[in-house]
Amino acid sequence: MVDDTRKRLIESALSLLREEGLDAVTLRAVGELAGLSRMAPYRHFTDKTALLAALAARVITDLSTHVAAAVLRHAGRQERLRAFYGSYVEYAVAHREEYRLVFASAFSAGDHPEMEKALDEVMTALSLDITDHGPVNKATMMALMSTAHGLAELATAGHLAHKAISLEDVIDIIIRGVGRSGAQPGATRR
Amino acid sequence: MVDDTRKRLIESALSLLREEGLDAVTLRAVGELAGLSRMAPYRHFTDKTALLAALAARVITDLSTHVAAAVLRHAGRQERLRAFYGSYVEYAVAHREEYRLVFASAFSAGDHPEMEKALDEVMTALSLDITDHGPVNKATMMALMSTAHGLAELATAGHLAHKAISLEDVIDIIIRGVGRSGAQPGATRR
DNA sequence: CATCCGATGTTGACGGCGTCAGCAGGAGTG
DNA sequence: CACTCCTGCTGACGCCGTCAACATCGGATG
Repeated sequence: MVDDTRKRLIESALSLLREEGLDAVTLRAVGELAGLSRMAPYRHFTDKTALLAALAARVITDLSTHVAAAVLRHAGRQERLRAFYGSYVEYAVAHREEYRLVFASAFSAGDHPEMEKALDEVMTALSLDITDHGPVNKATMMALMSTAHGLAELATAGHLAHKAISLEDVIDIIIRGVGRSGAQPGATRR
Repeated sequence: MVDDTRKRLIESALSLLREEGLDAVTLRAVGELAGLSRMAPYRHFTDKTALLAALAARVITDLSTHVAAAVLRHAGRQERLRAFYGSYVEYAVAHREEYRLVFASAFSAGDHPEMEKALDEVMTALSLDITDHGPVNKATMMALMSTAHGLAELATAGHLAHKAISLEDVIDIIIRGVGRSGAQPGATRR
């Protein structure tokens, strides 16, 4: 393979991230876990941030795969939206460290095209899945991404569990619209 | 004042954060900017994370003040919601580094009660402001916070400006509900 | 008043990090 | 064979968070 070592480095970084957290993802550790020396990563990434961006791109496609599968298991816009939010948050909570990495380094960096590209692909792919009637418009897509992301952060931080708030209720409110005065969660379900 | 030095340290950290970014906020620099030695912060904070949590709490109350003022300048639920989102994002974009700090270190830590307390106060205060009819329920409050946060992150990352998407459109979509099929942003405004 | 003590502040040292330099081998090309 | 990239290595530097040990000083206590 052309970039075999590069991929191995990313996998090493990912496993460090999963098993020991973001702080454990040090260039030296990544290099050595991949069976090389420290400094080896510099032959494949200009920077530590470049490695993290590549890692983030990987995680983004993972997340996207997970969410797309969940969405396509349902029919109808409302059900697909629920599946979108639910599976998105589910992934974020299950892969806390990875998710945090993505939207810490990754969200912020407009200077890492690899990741930018991954994000764009995810968004258009998801928007195609959610409706069968062609892609939603860009502003709606942004609304979807931002609300899902905000929800995921709240959930991974434990702010929902901590206050005994039902994720499904919050999702319903978001789908039905925060502005609906007197919106009563749970009125349409369970 | 009882904890004069402590406050001075937080202010030093804040000005470093604003002027040179998060990476410049090092304990050593904070101490020396406050006119003390490195290590001085350790007499007032157990940890670097403790200092950051205190700093985050400060920023949170700042943000809350800004948003509350904007919200109270309007009447009616829809207008107040728009003001809420708009001013929230405005603050986040204008104080990028601070906002990022808050919701990187701060959102994640359930172990820093000072910050947790600040967050709770903000949420209840804002929920009181948004409706005159008493506080909104907890799930709705969470929906508000999470969507505002997600929107703020998207905006600070430049994903809106980069794609020439109108913030107001996205806000409208969120308020009216992402699930409204065929929702056409801009239909109700401009 | 003399003494003690806790709070505050200081310098020294350590290990770990990202990264810059410089060097070594090995594959492909003339 | 000589040359040149590409990949990899070790050494060194400066910065960081933090642990220890020591200094100062103001107030409580006898």
